[in-house]
Amino acid sequence: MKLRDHLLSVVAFPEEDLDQILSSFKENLLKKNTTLAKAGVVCNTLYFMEKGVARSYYYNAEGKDITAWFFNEGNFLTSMESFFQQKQSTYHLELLEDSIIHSISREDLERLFQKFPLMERFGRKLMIKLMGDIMGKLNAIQFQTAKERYLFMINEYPNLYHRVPLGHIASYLGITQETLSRIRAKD
Amino acid sequence: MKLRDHLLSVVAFPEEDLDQILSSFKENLLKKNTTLAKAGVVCNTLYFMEKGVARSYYYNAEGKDITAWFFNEGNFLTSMESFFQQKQSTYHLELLEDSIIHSISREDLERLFQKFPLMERFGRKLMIKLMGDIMGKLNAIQFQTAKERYLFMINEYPNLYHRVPLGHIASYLGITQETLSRIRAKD
DNA sequence: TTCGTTTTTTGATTTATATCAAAGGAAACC
DNA sequence: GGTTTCCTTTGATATAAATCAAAAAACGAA
Repeated sequence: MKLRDHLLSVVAFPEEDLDQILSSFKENLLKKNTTLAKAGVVCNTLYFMEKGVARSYYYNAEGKDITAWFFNEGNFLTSMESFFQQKQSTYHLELLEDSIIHSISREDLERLFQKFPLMERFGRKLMIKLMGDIMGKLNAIQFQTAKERYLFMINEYPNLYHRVPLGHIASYLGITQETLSRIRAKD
Repeated sequence: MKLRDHLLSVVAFPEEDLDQILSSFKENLLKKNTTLAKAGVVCNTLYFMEKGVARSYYYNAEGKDITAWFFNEGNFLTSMESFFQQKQSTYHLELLEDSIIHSISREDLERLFQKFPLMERFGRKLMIKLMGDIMGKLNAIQFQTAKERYLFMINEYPNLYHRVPLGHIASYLGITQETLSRIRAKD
């Protein structure tokens, strides 16, 4: 999905505003494995994924690589708490496929908020959507068995679960690779 | 914490705006066990808790009462996905103590968004804060042991964990009452 | 104060999932 | 195209926490 369509699907921006807003974004073709944000560093860029897949991840106390989130086409991505709250990122952010990405700096975004009141509304609505996603995952993880969590993941990312390594999905769901492999075997 | 102070701590509203905004809220003294939102019904009211404690909860597939969130002094509360996305609430919302509550309808809040651009900013920032809270809980639940989750809860709600029934805390943390009781016993 | 209800604790047993270990497949790189 | 590295599967065992059961403690209302 194109950025333009995504913006319009959330707030009915007038054409003029839209053109100016879009011109604040830069388009990039980026290779698989590109890092978009690093743990320990404040992330000052917001990305929009037109095409591709990404994930955020961190290393837990035992040094294990844990996937926190997946991002697919038609969504914004960034190290959320870092970008929005201007603190050091706890996550790395990397592309899992060659991708088409649009990016904007925090300063430019802040300028858009100042200039276009409708942008504030867009920002608020975007946050509401993100919150819905997070709550969905929380509900899935808090009280469901390993199998139910996997079904949740398939439902949440129907066009993604077969494109990314099983180990990433397992850690995203809070289960081990072996357990997920056994769940898949039983179908 | 008073509503006025809370608003100012997020956005520097001019006094005039602030007076008008505050006048859109109604203050109520409500008794313990009062229900503020019901599962299956769209929640059209946003509440601010000046004093007291509340929780949201639902009944899972086995009919067990599960606490989803606690709300304490100085915070907004509502059935989040219902209020913000205008869908049927999955949660009940009830007071655990006699409380001082300020409330505003969705329509009145929408009016404030139309009238005061700074309100949009407030709304966006409030969502960012909520998102931070949710992510924090998600991290705690996804990869931590029962004991670590309990310590997280104590840290998150330092003035609350001894005021509410142990069973509510256990379900909030995704563990059983018995397990939590044993964790507490080992101190 | 007492009786009934709700909440918390304690014990014995079961279970889902983790951990440890190693082999089999698939993908990537020279 | 062959070799190295990564990814997935399979098996055996260990463990944290759930479940089942019941007693003890705390709370609330008449």
